[in-house]
Amino acid sequence: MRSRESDLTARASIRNAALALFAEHGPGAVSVRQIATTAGVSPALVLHHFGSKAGLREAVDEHVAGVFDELFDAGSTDDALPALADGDAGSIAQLFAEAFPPESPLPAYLRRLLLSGDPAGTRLFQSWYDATQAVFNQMVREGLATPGRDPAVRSAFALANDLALILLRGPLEHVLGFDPLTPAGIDRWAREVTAVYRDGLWGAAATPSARK
Amino acid sequence: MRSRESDLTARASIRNAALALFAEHGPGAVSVRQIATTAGVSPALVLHHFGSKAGLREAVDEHVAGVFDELFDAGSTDDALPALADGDAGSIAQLFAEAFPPESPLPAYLRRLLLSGDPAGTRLFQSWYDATQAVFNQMVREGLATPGRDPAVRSAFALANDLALILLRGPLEHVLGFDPLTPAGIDRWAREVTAVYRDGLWGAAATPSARK
DNA sequence: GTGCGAGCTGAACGCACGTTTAGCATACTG
DNA sequence: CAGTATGCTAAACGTGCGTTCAGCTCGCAC
Repeated sequence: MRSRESDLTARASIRNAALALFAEHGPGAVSVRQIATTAGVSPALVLHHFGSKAGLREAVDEHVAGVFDELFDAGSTDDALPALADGDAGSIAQLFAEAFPPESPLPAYLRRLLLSGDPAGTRLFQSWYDATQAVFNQMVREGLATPGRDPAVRSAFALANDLALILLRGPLEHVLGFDPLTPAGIDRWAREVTAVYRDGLWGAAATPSARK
Repeated sequence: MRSRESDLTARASIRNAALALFAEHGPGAVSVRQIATTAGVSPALVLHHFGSKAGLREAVDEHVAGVFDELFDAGSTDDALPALADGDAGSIAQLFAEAFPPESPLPAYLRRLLLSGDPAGTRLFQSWYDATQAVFNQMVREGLATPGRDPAVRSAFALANDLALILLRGPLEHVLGFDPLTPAGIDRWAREVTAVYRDGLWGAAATPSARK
């Protein structure tokens, strides 16, 4: 503890400490004193900057939402959607693995955001769902995909599968023996997902197109 | 509060109260006094029966693990695997939706178990992963499926997708407009999942086999 | 009917919590 | 050089925490 990351403002290092601790243990299980110690400041300074523990929580939420929005906006503009059918992009998990180092608290914070019923998490999920639907619709328009019998559920299924990799990162790492939320891990994961999305789960896996 | 569910032993109603509150807010954010009030007993009785708050947490973990094991054992014995290819069974989410009423705290507790890094959650996930792999292997042996290029990841992907429905139940309900973790909801969800697993995400959705 | 263990409570323990307050430096502003 | 805003700390506030303990009330064994 007592890090303070020296070149950051105290305000920022408090925010970072809170982000990491909230992500790991949940806001209810973390005390202002723990946050202060981790950030290398006095407990009073935390309240001085953020008013109250609830205020700090809000500030962290806003900060994280900003990071995610930025990440996702960048990810959805620089490449377009034809690459999607090859599984090269369009995956939130892929963006995460490339943008954040393995020890980043942000995946864990996303977990809390999505699963706590927090309105910020619901809003985030909704915006990702809308984006997923939009991509699907455009692919259908361009003849790259068919809408399926229940397009709303189909989009939700694709999004949920994508997020599952982030949510279940810990248990998956344990059973697979590698961390799927790293550039190397996500590659291996994505290759198989692409195969399933192309050919289904049951068939065509040992298809002649396999090169190895 | 002050329910006590009258015909349960005090011990059981304390356990139930703790289960519901832990699932909702996380053990760190719930006090012994809250649990006692919810269960309709005095705080001292909680400690009398379980020794400490940590002891109560362990007892709840064990209880839940027992319920899940029982559910899963029953689900994997009475039907066999050929139905799997039709998506009729083999889904943990489906077992959940049929076994637990919508207001059950168990899905939320599973969320915590899997995402908190708790060894009990890891163990549960491992056993489900092993079962998924076993089913896959048997299907391959019977010619119902092909192993894919990376069977370990393929099994993990299928399991993660299944669990995603439970984990993301709240946000999914919000965007879809229905609760996917009810018998009716899971039916609609499973129909689309079956289609994707059969034909992939991109194609064959408006296939001649569609009857509507 | 006396003794006793099990189930249970109310009051109290010390401790850590979130928050408030007074006051310390430092660095701009006039 | 005085005035003052900013960043920050030490100490203390009352509250609620997990836990302990003495003692109550049963129902059953002898």
